Formats: sequence, structure tokens, C-alpha cells
Amino acid sequence: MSKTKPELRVRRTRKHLWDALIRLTTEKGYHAVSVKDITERAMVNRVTFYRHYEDKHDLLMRGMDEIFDDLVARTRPPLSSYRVSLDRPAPNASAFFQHVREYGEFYRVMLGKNGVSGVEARIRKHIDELFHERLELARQSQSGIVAETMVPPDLAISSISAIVLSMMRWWLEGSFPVDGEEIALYTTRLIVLGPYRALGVEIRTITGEG
Amino acid sequence: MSKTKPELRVRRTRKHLWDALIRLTTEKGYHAVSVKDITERAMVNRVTFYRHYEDKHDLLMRGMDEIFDDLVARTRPPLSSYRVSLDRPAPNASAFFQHVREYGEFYRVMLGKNGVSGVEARIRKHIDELFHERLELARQSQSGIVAETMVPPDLAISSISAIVLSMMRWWLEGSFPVDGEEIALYTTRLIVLGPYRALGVEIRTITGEG
Amino acid sequence: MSKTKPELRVRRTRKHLWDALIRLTTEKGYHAVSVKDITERAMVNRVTFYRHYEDKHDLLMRGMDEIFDDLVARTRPPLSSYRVSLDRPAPNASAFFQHVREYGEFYRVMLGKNGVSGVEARIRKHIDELFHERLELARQSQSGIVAETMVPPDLAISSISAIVLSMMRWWLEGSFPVDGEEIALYTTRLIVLGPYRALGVEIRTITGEG
Amino acid sequence: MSKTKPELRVRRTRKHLWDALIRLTTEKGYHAVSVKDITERAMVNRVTFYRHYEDKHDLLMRGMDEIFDDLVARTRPPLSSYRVSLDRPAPNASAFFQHVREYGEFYRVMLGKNGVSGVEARIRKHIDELFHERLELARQSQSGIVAETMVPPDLAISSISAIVLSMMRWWLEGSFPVDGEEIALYTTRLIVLGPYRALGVEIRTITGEG
DNA sequence: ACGTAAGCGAGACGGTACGTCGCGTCTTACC
DNA sequence: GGTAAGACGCGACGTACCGTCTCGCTTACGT
Repeated sequence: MSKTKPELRVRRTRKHLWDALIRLTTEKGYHAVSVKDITERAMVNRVTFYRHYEDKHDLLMRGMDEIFDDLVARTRPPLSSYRVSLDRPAPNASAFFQHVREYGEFYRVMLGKNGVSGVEARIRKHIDELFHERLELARQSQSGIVAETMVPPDLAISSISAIVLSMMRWWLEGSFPVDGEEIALYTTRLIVLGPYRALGVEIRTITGEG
Repeated sequence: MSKTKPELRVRRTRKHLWDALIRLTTEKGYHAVSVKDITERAMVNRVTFYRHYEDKHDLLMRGMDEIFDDLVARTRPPLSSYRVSLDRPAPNASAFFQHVREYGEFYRVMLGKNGVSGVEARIRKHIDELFHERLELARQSQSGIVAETMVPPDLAISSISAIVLSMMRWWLEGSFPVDGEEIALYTTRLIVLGPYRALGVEIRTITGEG
Repeated sequence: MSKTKPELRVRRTRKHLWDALIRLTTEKGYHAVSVKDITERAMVNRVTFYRHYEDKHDLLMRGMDEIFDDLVARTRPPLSSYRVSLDRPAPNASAFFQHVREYGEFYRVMLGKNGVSGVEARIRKHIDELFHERLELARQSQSGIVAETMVPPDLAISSISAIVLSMMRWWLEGSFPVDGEEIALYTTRLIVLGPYRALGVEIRTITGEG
Repeated sequence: MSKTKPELRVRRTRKHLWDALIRLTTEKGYHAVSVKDITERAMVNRVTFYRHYEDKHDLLMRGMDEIFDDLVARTRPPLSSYRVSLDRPAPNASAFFQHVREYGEFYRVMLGKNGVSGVEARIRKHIDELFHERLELARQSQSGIVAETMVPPDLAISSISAIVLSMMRWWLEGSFPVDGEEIALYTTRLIVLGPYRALGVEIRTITGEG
């Protein structure tokens, strides 16, 4: 590991800047926030900002990197066996929403009306990656090969992250109206019923259904 | 109707400005586009721009208004009877994707990575409204009252527009890889299988209906 | 005479524009007055302004031309014999101040703090011309030739118009505090005592003086 | 003195701007000079101009302040005893014209045909103040009280600055055709002969004084 | 008196300058 | 070495005014 932990002052400065960015974005939208705004709120000199970041966008990106590191660390883990179910949330779905809650302030502002256009795409990309392999596992666990699907596979796959993002947004906008497990369960259901079924993934554990 | 059709010169100027905005946004992203860029591309004086629009955002909003007027005009129409089906695209879905193809350049850039943060939300809102009443009709056509749904209704509803947007994005990014009828069919299927099902809208009741 | 008297409407328009210019200049100073201001005040379309005048300055110059035509017409006239005196105003001085009173509004604003830089010079030039020949007459009426003057002749001459303008300003700013004859008398005295004497012009008719 | 001397860069920037203003005004007249012109000539960014001055006029006023500070510093000084004379220039008159020569470029352009309307008035006001007290001293040195003057006092006084300005203009326009002492002498003579005489300030009383 | 040519109103437009805001760089001085 | 303070160049902003043009209406003048 080449990166040594930065000095205390440096970390403090960066944290102040990040917090200021998020707060100001919440208040008046990312684009209306200027570097001057950020540094004034963070009580840091404007020149100091430029010693740490290239610009406002750079600050955002670096902050997001850390958040996504956490996201990956939490949701990627082994997950030896997995069964598609309508009764229980998929375990990584639970982990995902725990993460979302923790970084709620960030996700809320970025997905809200004052958000940043590219950020949603980046989140979607991450979710895509996360759910992609799950899907592969699920499909491979099927005995036979599905000859023809109801919708083209990549279309179905892209709808998954759309649904997840939609769930996130609903959960965040309502300030976590339900439990993390619950939203994870709903998300699992919508994905299993829709895209999964369209792809021919059998819901084995479902009892009452054909 | 109080608004008289503007003079020829005026309409020409506005069209040039709109086209320049869309082209430039495609090229380098909305935020990197300046009013100066727009007017230079449109071969219109910068001051003339401000005679018609407050700013870049105003130009975008007014242009969108017209597009959404067209969208509503095409998809709202009566639609006396409607049956949920997995075999045929819902008629308004077809109309919707025809509209999307027509304004493809606009939708492609706005939903792409160079898009504008608020625009997707606005599109989503429109789609929400369009599909909302369809859903109500579908649910009311059910004989009994659905006591409990698999996911909260508004959650399911919000996932619908997420799916539609996702379909649009896929279709646009691939430059219309499939027929409009086909993408409409896939969209219908994903919605019927997922959110509709989660809401208890039975597919089998469809076939039995007149 | 090649110039036919312009149409009624034309004369009316021009008068409105001139009046508006003077009023507005009085109110907020020449430079703060825009063509738009003038036309609005004159209740004339802005384009119409440009049909008559090149710009604001052109309007001013043409108006001044008329005023100076009147000035010349009144003060140039024959004036067969003239005697320098400290008891009576020089006749052309009287005529001059009558003219000033008549066009008081114009002169007041042009010589006041909101005035126009070039205008004073133009007025000075006119006064110079008027007094120049008087001086020549006066000097030639002297029997002998004045060998050496107390100040160079052209310096003395240029001080004359300075004094006259100074008198005008005082008279105008105080809204004609004294009679036209009186101010003409004072002006005559200051000129005769100062520049004239410096030039060696004898005050013949003066009784009580050496 | 609370005002610290500004940084070197700042002084340099301001000097460049001032010089550019004077040069450009000489070349094409104050009103034709734009801030853009000034900054281009001064090789300073336009925004930097506005960091120092409100506008073109502000630059002019602040520059004038410094010049008038110098003027006052030079001509106000003690001046314990003073005698009206036609043979020697009044000492403050000499000092005055020395000052004028030093700031010749400024005065020449401001009093020339490309001048600025308000500036002459401001110069006149300064001269008025300077000569006012001299006059009072001269009049008070008279033994008796002058019952009636040939022209109202304030009229005579206002003619003094008119004469001085006139002398300045002649001297500047001819590019200092005569010595400073000489023009000061002529000015003294014209003032003593004209306004002073009109006010009853006797010349003969001068010689008899110690 | 009346038809017609002019004068005129209305408003879009290109163009120059304005004064302001935000960006990113640099220098100087402090700790 | 990290930070504060602030001058500066640069590019864009949104506005004001300028002078031109085109399109129609109306008005007063000449026959």
C-alpha cells in the first residue's frame, strides 16, 4: 500500500470540504454551488481547496470513490449459495440497503431533483455489476438452458438496476419509511417477478405459485 | 387560443437555437455548453438569444414543453377498452415509442451520460402520469378488491416508469436496435410481469375478458 | 433657397425631440440621456428619430445651429459707431444678453454641471468672433499705435470670452437675478477695465476717472 | 494616517490605467474611450480594472483627487505678507502655473475640446477657493470700507477663475509658449486690472505698503 | 376631395460595451 | 509543508443602448 494516511489537518480539511459540498448541494443544488461557497462553508481558504482537488467535480468523484469502495466491500462478499425467493430478501440486497442508509445524505441529494446527472449513471453501473453475477449464478443454477426469453437478456438486466434505483429513490425521498429488510424484500420481489421471470429464472422456493 | 403563431423570422431563430443546443449537448455535455456556443452555432447574435429565452435552461424547458405536448397528444387519447396482455404491446406503449423515435436526438442526449439532471425526473413524471391511469383501469377491471399486495402500490408504480425509462435508454443508446412495436412489447411484458403482478393484476383474467 | 419648409408632421416631430433632449439633459445630464429616453419623452418611435438625426449629438448640433443663427443675427448688425464706456453697456452686449435670456433653458443646461464639454467651446468661439471685430474697431479708433501691451493681445482677447461666459453662467444659474441691461453693463465694465486696458484701449468717455 | 501604501503591483496597475486613460482621452476624447480601451492599452485585464475602480469616471475622479492634493499643497502655504502688484506675479500664481506645467498632459486634455464637462467646473471650484482668501486679504488691507463696487462682488470673483482658466487654456494649447513666471504675471495683471479694480482694490495702495 | 407618397409605429436583429461572477494560478507571509 | 490573504488573467454571464431593416398603417399635401 503506497498511500500513507494523510496528516490530521489534511484529513480535517478534506472532510470539511466534503461535508460542505453535500450540505450545499442539498440546499441549492449541485450546479448552483461554487467553490467559493464550499470553502466559505468549510471555513477553508479557497486556494487550499485547489491544493487538494482539481475542482468541484473532482471533490465529488473522490468522495464517491470512497463510498463505492464501501459499497463493494459490503455487497460483493462470497455469498456461497443463493436461492431465489419471494419470501426473503436476497442477502446482498439487505447489505445494499444498509449501505444506502448509512450514506443516506449523499444518495438522497444525488438522486434527488438537485442531483448530478452523471452520478446516477455511475451508481447504476455499480448496481449493474453487482447484480450481474448474481443473475449469472441464478441462471446457471437452472438445470436446462432457456431457449428463448420473453425479453432480450440485456434489456431485462438493464431493467434491474432501474428498479433498484427506483426503490432507492422511493426509500430515500420518504426518509426511510420502512425497514431496510423490508425495502430489500420488495426489491427482491419486483426483480424476481419481472426481469428474472422474463429471463426464465425459475422461482423454486415459491410455494403457492405454479 | 390567444397565442398567435410567431413571425417566420422568430420561428426560424428559435429553431436554430434549439437545434444548436441539442447538437452541442450531444457533443460536449449540457453543462459545458455556453450561451455563446449556442448562438455561434445557431448563427444568431447572443443578445437575440436573450430576447427569446431567459437562459440556456429556459431554452431547454420551452423546447421540452413542446415535446411533451406532442407526447401527451399521442398517448393520452381515449383508448376506450384495454386488455393486459403478454402477447401484444399495449397500444399507448406503441404510441409512446413512436414518439420517442421521432424525438430520438433529444431523448438520447438527455438520458445519456451528458444529460441534464432534472430532465430525467421530468420525463419520469410524465410517464408516471401516462401509466397511472392505465394502471387504475387495469386494477378496477379486477372483480374483487385486492386485500394485500406483494409490494406497496406506490413503490410498484414508481418502478414502472423506471422500467420504461430503462427501456428507452437501451433503445436509444443502441440507436433503435429493434422495431418500435418490439420494444413496446418487451416493455409491456416487463411491466405486466413485475409491477402489475406485484400489485395483484392477474394476467389470466386478461385472456378471459372480451 | 433650396430648402423647402418641411411638412407639418416633420416639424412637430423635430420640435418634440429637441424639447425632450433639453428637458432630459436638465434632469439627468446629457450623457445619461439615451435616444430611447428622448423618443419616449417625445412620444416618437425610436426609428423615427434616426430618420431625422444621425444620433443624439446630431440633434444637439442642429438645434444649436438655429440658436447661433439667431445669436449672430442679433449681435452682428451694423453698429456704425461705438464708444467704450464704463457707464453704459455696449449695445451688442445688451443684444447678447437678450438672446441668452430667450434661450435660457438651453444655455443654462449646457453651461451647467450637466453640460456638454464641446458646447462651451463652441459658444466661446462665437463670442470670440463677435468681440474680435469690436476690439479691432476700438483699437483702430485710437490715434497712436500702442507699442507694447501689458499682456499679449491674443491672451487678453481670450480672456474676454472667458469673462463673458462667466457672466452668462452667473446670470443663468441665479435665474436672471438682475436685468439684462445690468448684466450687460457689468460685463462691459469688466472687459473694459481688464483686457481693454491691458491692451491700451483708452476709455475716453469716462468722466471721473484718470 | 490609517491608509497604508498599497502593494507595488497595485500601484503599478493603477498607474498604467491612469496613463492609459489620459492618453486615450487625448487621442479620441473621453467619451469615446471605453473601459476595454483603457485596459487593453494598460495591458491589464478588464476585470482587474473593476477591482480598483467603479468605472471610467471613478478612475478619473481618483486621479484628479491626487492632482488637486498636489495643487493645494503647493498654493495654499502660509504666504505671510502679500502685495498686489502689476510688476511681479503673485507668488501663489507662480506656484499654480508650475503645478499646471507638471500635470500639463492632464490639464491640456481636460480643458481641450475632448475634455470632460464636469472637470472644468471642478477645476474652477478649486481655483475659486484658492483665490478667494487672497482677495479677502487684499480687500481687508484697504483702510476704508468700499461702499459700492462697480460690479457685484461675487460676479467679479467668478470672473477671476474664468480668467485663470482662460490663461491656463492658452498656455496649455500653445504648449507653454512662455515661461511660467510670465504667464503668472499676465494673469496677475488681468486680475488686478479687471476684477480687483472693479471691486475697488486700489493698485496705488500697494506701492506704499511695507 | 381625394389618391398617393411621405412619414410613422412596431418590433426583430446584429453589434459593442457594460459591470459582475466564478474559475484557477500565483505570490507573499505566517506558523 | 499546510494555510491565509488577496491580486490577477480569463471566460461567460445577463443587460443596455446603438443603428439598421422590414412590414404595414395613416396622414397631410398637391393636383
